[in-house]
Amino acid sequence: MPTINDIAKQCGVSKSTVSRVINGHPYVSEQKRQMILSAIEESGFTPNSLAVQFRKRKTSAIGILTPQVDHPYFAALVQSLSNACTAKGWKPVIFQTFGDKKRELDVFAKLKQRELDAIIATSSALEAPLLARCLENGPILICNEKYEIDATVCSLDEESAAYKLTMHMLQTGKRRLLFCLDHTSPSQEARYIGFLNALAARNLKEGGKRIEGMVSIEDGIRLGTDLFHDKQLLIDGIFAGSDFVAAGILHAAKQHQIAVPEKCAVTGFDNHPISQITDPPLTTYDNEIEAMARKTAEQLDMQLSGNFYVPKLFQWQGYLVPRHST
Amino acid sequence: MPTINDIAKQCGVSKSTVSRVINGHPYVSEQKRQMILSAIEESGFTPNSLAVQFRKRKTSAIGILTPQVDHPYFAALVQSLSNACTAKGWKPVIFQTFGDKKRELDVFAKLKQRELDAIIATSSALEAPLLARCLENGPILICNEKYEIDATVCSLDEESAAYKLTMHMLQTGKRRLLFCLDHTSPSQEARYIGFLNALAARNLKEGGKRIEGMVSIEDGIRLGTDLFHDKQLLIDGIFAGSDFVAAGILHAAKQHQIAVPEKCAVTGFDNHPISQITDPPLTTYDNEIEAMARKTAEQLDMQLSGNFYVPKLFQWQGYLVPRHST
DNA sequence: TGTTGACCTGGGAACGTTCCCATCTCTTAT
DNA sequence: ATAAGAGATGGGAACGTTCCCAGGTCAACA
Repeated sequence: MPTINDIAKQCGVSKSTVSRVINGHPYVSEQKRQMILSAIEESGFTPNSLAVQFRKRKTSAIGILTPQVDHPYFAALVQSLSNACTAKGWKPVIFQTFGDKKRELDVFAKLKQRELDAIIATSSALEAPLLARCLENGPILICNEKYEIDATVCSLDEESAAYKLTMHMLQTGKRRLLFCLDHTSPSQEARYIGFLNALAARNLKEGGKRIEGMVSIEDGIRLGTDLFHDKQLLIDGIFAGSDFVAAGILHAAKQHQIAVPEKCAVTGFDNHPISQITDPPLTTYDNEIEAMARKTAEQLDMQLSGNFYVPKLFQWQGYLVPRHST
Repeated sequence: MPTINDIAKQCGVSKSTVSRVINGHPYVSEQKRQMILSAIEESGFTPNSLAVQFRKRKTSAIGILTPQVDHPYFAALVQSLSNACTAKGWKPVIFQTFGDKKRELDVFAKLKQRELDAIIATSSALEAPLLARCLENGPILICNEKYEIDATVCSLDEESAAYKLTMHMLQTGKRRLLFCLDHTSPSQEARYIGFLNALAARNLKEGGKRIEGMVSIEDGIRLGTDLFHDKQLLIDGIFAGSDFVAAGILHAAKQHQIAVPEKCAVTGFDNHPISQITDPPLTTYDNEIEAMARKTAEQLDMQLSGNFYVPKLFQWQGYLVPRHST
């Protein structure tokens, strides 16, 4: 693999001149520019970007941190973020953490080690103080979660979203609700608070059961099978926390001939296409991923362009998508 | 940010000694080792990995190239590959190409530019000769597609898979089949050949309609709506090419009160969890992603460990998962 | 009394760029 | 005629590491 020096020798010029041509700097005679350009072309020379990044102290790479890509919500979010970054001229690179602190810290370390210019985290397994320490490594933006730290945060107002969804179920006369969450995190807890607030607003002290670790279709099926096994239902509404989990629950309901929403209502979350084709179609909540992703990229751009910049919290309201499962 | 030199000065030793400590080389007195270690700890020093990679000419990073992450099949594949690489001690990094040649070439260029030690491509938008040229950049393995190039290729025997699925439909008496494919690619074409072979084996010259660009649930819904609009069905079986497309089709069928499989059979592909909860449950094909991913990582490891290595083709058979949509 | 070799240490080149600075040659304005 | 400044070019330090080489000490062995 030839280097800039080889090109320089071949053309009988200094490496400075070659560098100027590569980087489009002025003050190179047209004749030499052409000669160098064709030498580059012919030899198939590509600058060693490790050397360039090392010397310039800049990579143009943005790390997108996500628990896992094989999760429809995060997949969609990562995709949107990825597109938004590309649109701004940054190079998105995706890292999966699987909720593992060590892997997450490894990625944050890349910031300190200058391998990434910035990181967009869609979630974090770290405690707030630890996360705050990571901020010292370099620019970190949060998209989708809400942490109380000194960073730009774009998130859904989960509390209000959950409040609206829950209230929607309560208004149809449901009283004994089950709340499912993924793995515990600030946003999931905010959801739970919204859920409880809605119950409280209706003076329902009881009826707020909660179950964790619900992620996939299979989880939904398992939960549904457990619940619907006994015809004497203990609950009459389920806040599923994700469309996939809800789809699994609906499937189990049908298997056990439980009428939805008559005997038990179900709500999803995310407004994923799957929510249109369940039976019955799923009431869900749209969280405006696209808008969040665009705003994140915009803020990222501002932050990295070096102008004066203050971290800020952006919140979206999203909206309820009522269908026939409630 | 302190450098190795700062640590050296602070401890009154040479940077060589510090480097030896960092890299765990022998021949450093225990006393100095401790002193250096605590100086590193205290100052929060981290080696600049750009400098390390540049100097060592090695990054330990493996690029995983995928059209898009927001696609259940690729998401699952990327996840498996990612895990398999981590298990072997490599650092997986995911890049999305969106089927765009330019973006794909950009990623392949990273190999030449030494930003990646190797690339695993799950698909490619490039023509074979161009792809073959990219092989000169460095180690590239293919997982999931089948290209006629001098590289390690792990793939499903798509032709035989499609043959089996199609034959399965034909055996239930279906005669007028529609074949859906994603975007055209070698593996999709191999599928189509398997499909045609099955028809030919039954002496069905006709009945091999084909439609492209079917990817998502929505695509399936649209197609199904078109097809089932007219009660006088022109076809009696659909080879959907993916479980998500099939799920959309099944939804449309229900909307139009088309009995599945009686009036029209439907088969999916990939054995994604969604195939269990459609109504009726979907006949599909399991393509053994895990096994493919593991083998790819194993071969990658062999290739990069520098031992004698010959590119090879590995093919999986996968297996039919019969359910009630056929 | 050497000789050998393990252990320890520092110096400095090298990796491939970028970019500052010095130098030189022309125009052009004064 | 002289000064000023734009255009063109090369030299070389610097970025932060790794790693080879040389050289030193010290114990063991012939």
